[in-house]
Amino acid sequence: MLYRVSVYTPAEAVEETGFTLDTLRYYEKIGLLEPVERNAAGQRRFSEEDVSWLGMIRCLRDTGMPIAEMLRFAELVRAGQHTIPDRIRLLEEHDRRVQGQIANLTERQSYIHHKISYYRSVL
Amino acid sequence: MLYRVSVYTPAEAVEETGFTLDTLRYYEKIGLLEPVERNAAGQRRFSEEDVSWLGMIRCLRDTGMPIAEMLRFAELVRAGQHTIPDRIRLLEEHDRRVQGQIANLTERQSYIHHKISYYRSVL
DNA sequence: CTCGGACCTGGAGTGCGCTCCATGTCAAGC
DNA sequence: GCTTGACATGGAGCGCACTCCAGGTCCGAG
Repeated sequence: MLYRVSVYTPAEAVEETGFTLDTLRYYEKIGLLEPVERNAAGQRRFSEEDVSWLGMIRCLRDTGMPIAEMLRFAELVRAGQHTIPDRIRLLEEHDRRVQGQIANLTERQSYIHHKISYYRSVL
Repeated sequence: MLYRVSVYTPAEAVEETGFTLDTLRYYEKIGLLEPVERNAAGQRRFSEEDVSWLGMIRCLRDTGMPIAEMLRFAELVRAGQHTIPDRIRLLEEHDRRVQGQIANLTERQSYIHHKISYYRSVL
């Protein structure tokens, strides 16, 4: 294995992305991932591009974007450069939601802090 | 309706807590809410205490606490004053998770910001 | 040559947290 | 007095995002 381009076996892709293999197959099945290259035996070989796209997916997923919207984003990406303004709009809107989540969480956290303080004061 | 203690009809409890009536019934059914008082006709009349407990539930739910853990918390509350140290521990641990969520969200958000910047730079 | 293990597929199953439904009772305003 | 609408119950169903399974292929190490 002297020269090796950046190609990942399923196990390596799992390692790299943190998704389970089942999830990767699921994402490919629903079209969140474009059909992944295969070796002669039909086994998947994930490209560097696949892995970096999965990084984006992880980010969106972990910030609560539903799959349906990730699919819309994937379609924009596939449709080509002219959809960049749309992609920006989509990400900006998502960003606002993330901002809202953070604000909400922060507010709730202060409620929790107050409750803890109250409990401490009762001891 | 001259003198009225703080008692809420189902519709008022919905208004006050933001939960749907189905959800309130569900919470009562699974024991997250203690059996709610009823009027002569068997209709629920939520007390001020119910509503404030639901405020706590909303806070925990909106910060991602699973129902099973809210149930544990509810049991501690019912068990009496001597469980206050346990309640504090539970809330503190949850607080750490919330902190983690905020940190994670903030980090992901910067990824999104970078992506947006990149897209803008390509235009 | 054999064995183990990584991988394949299609499809069924899971867990969470509700949400909806059919059917029935009750109450309050006109 | 009657209608309308809020509320009751038990239980089925749903949407999401996986997750698991049976049964099969293929390859490399020993």
